[in-house]
Amino acid sequence: MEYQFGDIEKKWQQRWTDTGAYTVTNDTSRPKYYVLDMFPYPSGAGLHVGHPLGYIASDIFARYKRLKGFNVLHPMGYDAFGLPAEQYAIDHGIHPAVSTDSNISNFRQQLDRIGFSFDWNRSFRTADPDYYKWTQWIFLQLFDSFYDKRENKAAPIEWLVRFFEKDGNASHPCPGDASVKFNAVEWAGFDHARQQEILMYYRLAYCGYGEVNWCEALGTVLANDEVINGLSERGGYPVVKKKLRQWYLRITDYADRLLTGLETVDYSEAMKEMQTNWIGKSFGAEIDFDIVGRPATEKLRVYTTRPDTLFGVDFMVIAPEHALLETIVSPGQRAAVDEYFMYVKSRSERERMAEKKITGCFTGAYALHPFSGLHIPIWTSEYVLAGYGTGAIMAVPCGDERDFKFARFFDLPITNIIGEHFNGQEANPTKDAVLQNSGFLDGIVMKDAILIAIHHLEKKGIGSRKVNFRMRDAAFSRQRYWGEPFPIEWKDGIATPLPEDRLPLELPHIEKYGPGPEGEGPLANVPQWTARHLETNTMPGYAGSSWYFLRYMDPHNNETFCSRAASDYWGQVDLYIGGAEHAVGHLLYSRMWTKFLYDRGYIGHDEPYKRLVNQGMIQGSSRFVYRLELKGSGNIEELSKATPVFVSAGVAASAGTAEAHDLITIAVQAIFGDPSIALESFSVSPLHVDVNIVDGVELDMDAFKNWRGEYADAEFILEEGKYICGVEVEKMSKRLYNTVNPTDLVNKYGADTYRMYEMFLGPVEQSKPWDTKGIEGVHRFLRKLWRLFFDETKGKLWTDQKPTEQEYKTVYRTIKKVEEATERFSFNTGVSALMIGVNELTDLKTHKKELLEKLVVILTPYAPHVAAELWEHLGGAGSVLDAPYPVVEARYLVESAKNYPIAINGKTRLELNIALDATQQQVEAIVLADDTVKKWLDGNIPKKVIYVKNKMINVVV
RNA sequence: GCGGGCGUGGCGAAAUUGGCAGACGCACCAGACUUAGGAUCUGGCGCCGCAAGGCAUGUAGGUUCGAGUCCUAUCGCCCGCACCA
Repeated sequence: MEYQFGDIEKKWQQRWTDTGAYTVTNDTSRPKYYVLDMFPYPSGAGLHVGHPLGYIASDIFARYKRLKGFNVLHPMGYDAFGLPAEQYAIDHGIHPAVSTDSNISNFRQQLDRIGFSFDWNRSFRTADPDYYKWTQWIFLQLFDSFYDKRENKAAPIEWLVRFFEKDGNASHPCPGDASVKFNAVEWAGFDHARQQEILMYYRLAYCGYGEVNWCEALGTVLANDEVINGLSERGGYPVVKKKLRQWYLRITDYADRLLTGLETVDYSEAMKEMQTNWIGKSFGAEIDFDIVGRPATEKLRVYTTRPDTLFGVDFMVIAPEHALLETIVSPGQRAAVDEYFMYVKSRSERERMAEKKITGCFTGAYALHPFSGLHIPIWTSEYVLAGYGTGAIMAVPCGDERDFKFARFFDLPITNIIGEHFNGQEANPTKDAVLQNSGFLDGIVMKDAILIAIHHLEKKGIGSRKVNFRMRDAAFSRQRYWGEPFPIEWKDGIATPLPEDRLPLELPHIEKYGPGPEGEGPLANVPQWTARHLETNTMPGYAGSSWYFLRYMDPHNNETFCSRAASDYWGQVDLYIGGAEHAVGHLLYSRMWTKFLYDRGYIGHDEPYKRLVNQGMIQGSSRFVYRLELKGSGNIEELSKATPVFVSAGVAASAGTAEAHDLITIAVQAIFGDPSIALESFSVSPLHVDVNIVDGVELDMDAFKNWRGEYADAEFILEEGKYICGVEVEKMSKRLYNTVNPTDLVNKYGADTYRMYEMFLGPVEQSKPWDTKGIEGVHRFLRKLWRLFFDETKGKLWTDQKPTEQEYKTVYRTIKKVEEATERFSFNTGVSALMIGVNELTDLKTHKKELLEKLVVILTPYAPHVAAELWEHLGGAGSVLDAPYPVVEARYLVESAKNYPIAINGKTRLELNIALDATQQQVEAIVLADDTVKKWLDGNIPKKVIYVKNKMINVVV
């Protein structure tokens, strides 16, 4: 009986579907485990071998936990809304609903072949009205909430209204506009519109005008994390700053908790670092400077992390967009400032980032130093960003590189406050220098001077300690069609939430999804939409993915997004697997939504993911062929155009040498059947060739001729009888012909082999180029395993005989190794351990049922189909999917005695047989009594004997 | 520039706390069975050496009886951020 993986896998996939083997119930009597993959946006390109890597790892872990007795939630769904889906639809002229549909069914078919244990009953798409009903609902909760800074949590906006009615906003300063201040009487006097306007400044989901990242090519606004180096993440189109009415999430209110929450979760250091940097918390001070000749109410407020350098300020710089610029600019500088402002506006974000020129303009105004009384010139420059801090800085050229360069460029004097730490050639940002020329801070180490300076500023009432964040509120609207509609009606210019019973507000089906008449979203073209004054923006791609992990817990609930009972049972995602590219987008947003839902009492935990594993990227290993371009006599150019000639990589590499010239001359003469051809010169141009017609590096020449019509008559110049291809590691992409389709591999080797090989490649977290070559080894392993059970002619091999001690030992050691490897997520060593175990059992010619049963169970997470088949043959009880994980009998794991290497000062070759349970004293006695050891010691008294369990014994003299 | 990670055979990689470096697999070599083999099995396979032995974890130091693992410097690669005051 042979290993017929095709039949076996078909049979078991069918049976598991029929019996609902992967259906999960909220059975609260059992311990839970939640394994989640980042759900995919199903692109039109289909799967390549890189995609399932994380799914296979999570599937192995989910199956493993199930064998260990956990009630495992392991769902899968689709992130179906968003820019990429719409862009794909536009590019292909298909409605996004249709293209998403077909992409998903494609995707699903490919996934199913690999044999995942997803509970598809719990599946959904973010574009399902049943799902986005609750996305809209959560949005309304955000809209209906403010962040209570005193309680440090979100609370209903209703409460805020009551505070206002009682005390005005003194205890709840306005986060949107700090200048908005009112008392209870004033609040009562505001009309409805003004009250709503003020509340909008507080809401966690709010609408306002702001500078946004506008992408003309995509026709929409993008969030900060969707813009990379001034270009859109999606498509790489230019992005410009633009003022627009926009919805935002007030994620900045959660900045601190998003930071501290990182201490409670198990993410990689890199991941935490990225999020920490994105949040960008810094400690410093805000300082108000009087402006010479201006009223005392008009102060220039700057933010600095280094108030200790207050006496090193030589000039001030304000952002060109700074509100004060207009009022302070002197008549003499007016023209120059206006010109500079025009220049700044003319530069795109991208140019600004790419060039980093030093530019700026003096405003003609001066600030007054609060302690020294000096007049400090105020400049404006694009290197100061309007969006960070106060949009104005005090420049300390001796300590800050940018200020220093600016001072040098414009020939401004530089005050040295750090003595010899400043060499006049470059700024020194040290905090360890002792301050000089610094008034009351003279003689104090900078580090200590920070607090002292703040203290003085506070005493004088011109400054205060200030924490700043780099993170901005998240733009939450898109001027596009394919997203969740906002459940918002505009009544007399006031955003009014739809009542809950009118959710979901369904996205209307439209055929044309171009922008609206005023540059609004395509929904502005829908008459029934605009007649109701509904919001024409839609939500961004990350809306639906910010809470989907909760919906899996209770996917069919019509009453609520997820019952509290369900979320309390399943709780945090125990293991979350996905790409690192979501570090600052999805992960931050979903963490914020979780904290918000927690604040409002809808769920009982405030971090969504307990442990996060980022799978590495599988790169493509591209193959190249080298086409000859010839120059010389006898029509050679035309001939080589008609008959493409390819040279092997080694020949191509030697191009330019005389040998290559001779070799190619002879070859070309033979190919074209004309010995008189004289070759003048030649060049080789590399072309990507489909990796699937290359075996390792050796080209399948017949397959190549069939690959494309134009190569049907191709001729080859070989090396050692083979055509060798060039190799380069690149991104895996259809365009580069380096994609490998998992379905092809499953057809050829079976899903079990494919799964194991994908894991065997290396650590899940690691990026690596794909190489199909080694898959044979894993396939051989499964066949070898099969032969422990069946002989081709004799049939079944297993017996009910009692295993020997040696056999037990082998199997238990294997179980232990596989278990430990699986537990610590090292699936490549897990596969290795299984291979070693099978090799050993083959060597022992073991066919004992008791042992084979155990082997099958530990194999199940890795190769579920073959495990199920073998389990059935063995007559194992129930489904192998729920078989109890074998318990290792400890006595088989250790040997009673062992040959220990004995070393003197680390130098060793002698081995001594010592009982494993020997005490330290007994070991010493045995070692020191040994004749060879005595000889080695040569009369020296040993200082100590180091006994390392299971390793080696070292005698130190 | 700043931050994080990583350097081990021809290749992918192992090496729980410092304890016999290179497990396992690929590729390669030799042999067996075969009409044949791109099937299967056996053996070999870091480098130098016939051998005994010596040298080997990017490079140079250090700590230690003992370092791939810890420390310092340096070189190289990958990832993230990039005028954030």
